[in-house]
Amino acid sequence: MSESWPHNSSIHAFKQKMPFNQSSIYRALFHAFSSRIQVQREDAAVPNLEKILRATFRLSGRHSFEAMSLRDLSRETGISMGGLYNYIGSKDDLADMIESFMDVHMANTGRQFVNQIQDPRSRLEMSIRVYIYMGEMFQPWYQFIFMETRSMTRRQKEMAKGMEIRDVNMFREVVESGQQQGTFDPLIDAGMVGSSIIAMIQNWYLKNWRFAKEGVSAGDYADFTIRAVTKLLAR
Amino acid sequence: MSESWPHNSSIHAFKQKMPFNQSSIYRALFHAFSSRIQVQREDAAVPNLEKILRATFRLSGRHSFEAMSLRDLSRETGISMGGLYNYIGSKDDLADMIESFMDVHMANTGRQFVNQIQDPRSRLEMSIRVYIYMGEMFQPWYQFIFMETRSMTRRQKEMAKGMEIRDVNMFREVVESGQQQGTFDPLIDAGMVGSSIIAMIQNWYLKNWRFAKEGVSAGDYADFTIRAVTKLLAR
DNA sequence: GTCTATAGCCGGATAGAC
DNA sequence: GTCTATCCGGCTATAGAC
Repeated sequence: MSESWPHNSSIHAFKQKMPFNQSSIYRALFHAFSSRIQVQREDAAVPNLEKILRATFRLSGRHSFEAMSLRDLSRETGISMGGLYNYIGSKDDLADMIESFMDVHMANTGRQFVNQIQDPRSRLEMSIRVYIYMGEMFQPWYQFIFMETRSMTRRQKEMAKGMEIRDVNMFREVVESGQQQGTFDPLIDAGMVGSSIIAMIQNWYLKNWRFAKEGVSAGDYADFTIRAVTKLLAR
Repeated sequence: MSESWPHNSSIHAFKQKMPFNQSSIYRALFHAFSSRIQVQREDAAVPNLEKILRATFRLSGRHSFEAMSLRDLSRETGISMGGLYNYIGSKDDLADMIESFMDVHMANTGRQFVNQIQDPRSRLEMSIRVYIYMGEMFQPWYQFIFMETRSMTRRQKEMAKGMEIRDVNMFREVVESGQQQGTFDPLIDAGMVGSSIIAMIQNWYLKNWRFAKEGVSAGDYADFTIRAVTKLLAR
């Protein structure tokens, strides 16, 4: 299943360049929202925030965020009901922290990996790889956004749609620039390509149960996706 | 956006060959589950079943099935709480009716369209088209299965996974038969192709809000998907 | 900074009148 | 076949002790 790809785009190299990882992301989250959080001592707040977020992902995955009760969350984290409210303003606010963090910090981080690449083909390939690797590293976060935002407030729904449209457009623009430059087939609809790439990326973090069973790694999946897109865009 | 395809595979031709449509499906549902439903008079039961199912799709879409209350459902249908229980055994049972109907009746219906086609390329193309057209016709049903089964009972979750695996394998087998026959590139992983086709089909019924905004029809989408898969499998 | 106790509301389900 | 009335347990959120 494995194929060769440039050494510096392996998932290990990628992880080392990230400003935060699956664990340290909770410290970044704390600093991003410390004004909203009542507990100010970092050494007390960060481990509890991590417990709360991890349990939220676990319980939302088993049920749904809406159907997850704060009693469940209290039991799962070992933090009392009253204690939880020192970290979150309300149940709604908990969802908002997750979504807002994705919208601002996660998205900016992803962009840094591709912004300096000019060549459309390299930029397209690296973008696909980075999105899939981020989906691998932060799978619960992405799945949460995909599955839960539809039942949130109007504002939160719009934020999620905005993120998706921004991503589709990013891919559409890379494809268009490659078409203008003569690298890609100009007869293929760039918007449809962008939309399909997003579908493939979402498929990776939504169907990880199937890929794990079949022994398909994030690298394998990125290779396959890049190959399919390359063939589709070949002149 | 539109391209040419065989006349008999237009969505209109497809709809005429279906044994039920968006409206008459509720009659089929009633007959499939009349042993579980207390109300036996068809002329009373079918319109109420339709009200109940349509409202369930609407409310589950706005929130989630788990978070939808039977009080909401009662208000939305105009049927009292007590009245609802003459049609469903429990809230769980309502979800089970939807899922079981999809598992047996809907899946068999789809299969009839492709079973007589032997040539791998034609069979692959028709399968993609039929799945996308069914996703178009019964969008709320498919979206319900995709979004809600994860929070159901173990049995119901397994049923949903089984449906998905069956679909992926169907596509994998068509691709493999084309590879053995020498029509398709034998170096492409057939399982990954199957999985990606399912992702594209699900993308159609999950992201209809975006495609509607961009004026992409089910026919357009099927054409694009078939073209992408054809290019990927070309030798 | 963390806990227990409680307020006040809403959930699924059923009994029994009509 | 459809309704109203009701049981009782679980829900979010807060008050106030430590």
